[in-house]
Amino acid sequence: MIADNAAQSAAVRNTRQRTAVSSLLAEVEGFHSAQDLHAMLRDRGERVGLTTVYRTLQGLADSGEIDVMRPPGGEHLYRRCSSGHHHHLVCRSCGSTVEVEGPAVESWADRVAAQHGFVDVSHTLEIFGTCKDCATA
Amino acid sequence: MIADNAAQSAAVRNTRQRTAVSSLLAEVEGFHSAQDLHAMLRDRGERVGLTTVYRTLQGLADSGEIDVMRPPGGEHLYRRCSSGHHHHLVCRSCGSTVEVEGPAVESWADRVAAQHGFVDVSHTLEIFGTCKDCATA
DNA sequence: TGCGTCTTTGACAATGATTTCCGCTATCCG
DNA sequence: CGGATAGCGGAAATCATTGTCAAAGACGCA
Repeated sequence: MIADNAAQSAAVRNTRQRTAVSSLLAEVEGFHSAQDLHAMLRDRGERVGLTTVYRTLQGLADSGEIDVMRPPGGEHLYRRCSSGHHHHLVCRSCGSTVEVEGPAVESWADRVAAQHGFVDVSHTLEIFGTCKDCATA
Repeated sequence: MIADNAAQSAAVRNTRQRTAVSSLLAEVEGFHSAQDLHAMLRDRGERVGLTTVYRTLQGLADSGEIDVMRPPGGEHLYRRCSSGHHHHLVCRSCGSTVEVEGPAVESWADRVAAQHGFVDVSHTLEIFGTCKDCATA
């Protein structure tokens, strides 16, 4: 039997697959689904399992390194975003996204939540519309 | 072969099932998943297919009569809300919801979208937190 | 540097909400 | 009232995501 070796610092290991996902996200623009990213990795010649892609993305999302969006349509979309909290303005037609910031909104959300006694507050905000190009086309 | 009878005004039909879903939503409080609502209808003795519940909810959501929320966790939640545009403050722990309004946020979203040339703008905003009761417990 | 252990991987199956299919029924209009 | 069709509904299909578990690689230590 193996005694629980408390000394083992269970840190995150630096693996080839994790690096691959991370660097891929650093290069691509816009949002991509997990399956998209998996396909891209395969095209690049990286052998990475789909399961691993999901796990890695979840980990990155948890640690705040990437953003997750749940558009109406079912798939989760992941994106490496500029640091700092912000939201997205998304075109319904062509899918292009613009990062927008609204400090006033952040503070409003926190204030409203606090008024109702809520703590540990987070929020999601997405703006959908039709961009100029798609509207004129 | 059936000739296309153009005279048939293909309007929405008023069916027992649609009425049942609608009136159920008028009575219950808070958000419920489609499957929840389906179970409630069966408890009431209404014989309504799960498929129909989904279809009806989608229709009601499209016509703006009910709100849809996509919480992290997978299920779509539906709710008959008070009239007017508003958002929700949701407790992560007990699921209780508070309707909140933020005119400033609405106008901010529209303004930002307009600045980027977006038209036909809508947005989703949800605030998550831990409510007072759950925090002290 | 070599070894042992433990994390991580990855192929496959399982899950579970939502959608599709298609024959049947009920509703609506004339 | 009667014919035509919108809507219903049960089951099967779909599909992204998660669980499982044996095998392989990474890291700390001697």
